[in-house]
Amino acid sequence: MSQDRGLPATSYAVLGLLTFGRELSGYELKQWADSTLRFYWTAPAMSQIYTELKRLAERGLVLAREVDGGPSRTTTRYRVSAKGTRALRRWLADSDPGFPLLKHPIALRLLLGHLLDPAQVREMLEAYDAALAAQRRDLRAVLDGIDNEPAFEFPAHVARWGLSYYDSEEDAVRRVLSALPEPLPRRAQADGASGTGPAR
Amino acid sequence: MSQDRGLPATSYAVLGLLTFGRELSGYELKQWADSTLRFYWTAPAMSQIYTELKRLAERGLVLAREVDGGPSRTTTRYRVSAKGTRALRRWLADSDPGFPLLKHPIALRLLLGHLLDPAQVREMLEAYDAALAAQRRDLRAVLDGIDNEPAFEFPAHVARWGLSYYDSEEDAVRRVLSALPEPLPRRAQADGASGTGPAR
DNA sequence: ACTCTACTATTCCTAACCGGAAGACCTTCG
DNA sequence: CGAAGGTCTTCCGGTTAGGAATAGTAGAGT
Repeated sequence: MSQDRGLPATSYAVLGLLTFGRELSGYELKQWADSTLRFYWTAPAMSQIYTELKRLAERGLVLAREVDGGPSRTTTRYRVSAKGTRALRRWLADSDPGFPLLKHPIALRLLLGHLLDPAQVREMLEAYDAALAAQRRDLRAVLDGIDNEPAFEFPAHVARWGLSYYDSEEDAVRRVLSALPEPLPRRAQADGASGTGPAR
Repeated sequence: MSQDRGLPATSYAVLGLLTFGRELSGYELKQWADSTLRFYWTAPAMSQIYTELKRLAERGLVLAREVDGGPSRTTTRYRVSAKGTRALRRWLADSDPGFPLLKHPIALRLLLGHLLDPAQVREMLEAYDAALAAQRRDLRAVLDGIDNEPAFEFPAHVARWGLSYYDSEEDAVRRVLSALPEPLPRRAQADGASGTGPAR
């Protein structure tokens, strides 16, 4: 009963994934989480997913069904139960969301910039910039896959939100870079088109 | 030896805090972390701080010193050792930072917006907007405390980065709000400039 | 047909982490 | 003096997360 309140957000995240589309196996759920949930939540570890599914099944929030996937193979697929949908609605409506939690390893390292030489800091920030671009592409692809699909209106909002976050991060990185002491491009190399160049 | 590699980022975060200022007690360290680290990393629990300090001391990365705080009172204060600074530098230079991890409960809930009615969604977003403003104020205060202090050049960069993040979040929230269906301000209030309006 | 690799599917072990409780002293202020 | 609130630290139990281990299955190449 009141235990249902006690579930961590990740449980509801998994449960929530099941409110789209269909019956999924733990493995498929993980794929899904990796490709979507990871942008604004954690993509739970495999083990985590299975743990959650077990717990959700115990409480009757999801229904498990055995499907055979070969002679000596049996896959368990899950779908939300009506009770699960209710629990999810209640959670969405009643619980305090709290404030976002950011674990930003680049910012953490930048904080300690006084222990590094400027070139290393630049390098790190440029690598982050590249990683951002890649991440942005991935999310863009997700959005392109669902945009204009009425069933995914809210996921699309979230995806756009995420994109704007990446944009803002790129700006922030650039701002820090330009506030850093010059990299002294003493060598007569034609820069501007090289590695660090502000592509895009 | 190679164990030093194995430390989690939070260990280095604590160690890093000690590279500013002076000798700190676990308790003071917690205060510090709460007021600064929490904006872009986690503020570790008390117990966590003490656990880290013990571990760091074991490995010789911090030096503990007993200080008396009264007749039968003894406080342990910690400072980085030379070895600790070296380990930190090595970590900063060599380890892969990885990508930021965001746990965004608002985005997670928005994703499941199809399970809620629009009014609830609006309410949630507006509450988040307010929380953002408060958080922003706190961070602004931190920045004001260290800005223009050369010793805190990098923390200041990080703080400005954080502020720009909050700004971008505010924009994103507003954008979502204005894309949501009208709240139907049926009461004879002059709408057109009301509720959803892009105030500020 | 045989092996190699990659994918599907799940479980187990261990480390990281959190939050609360508890115990202690110390200072301040009514 | 006594209560309240701040400093300081440890212990505990539980949850979460990550990585490795296991194991069957399907396809690709030789």
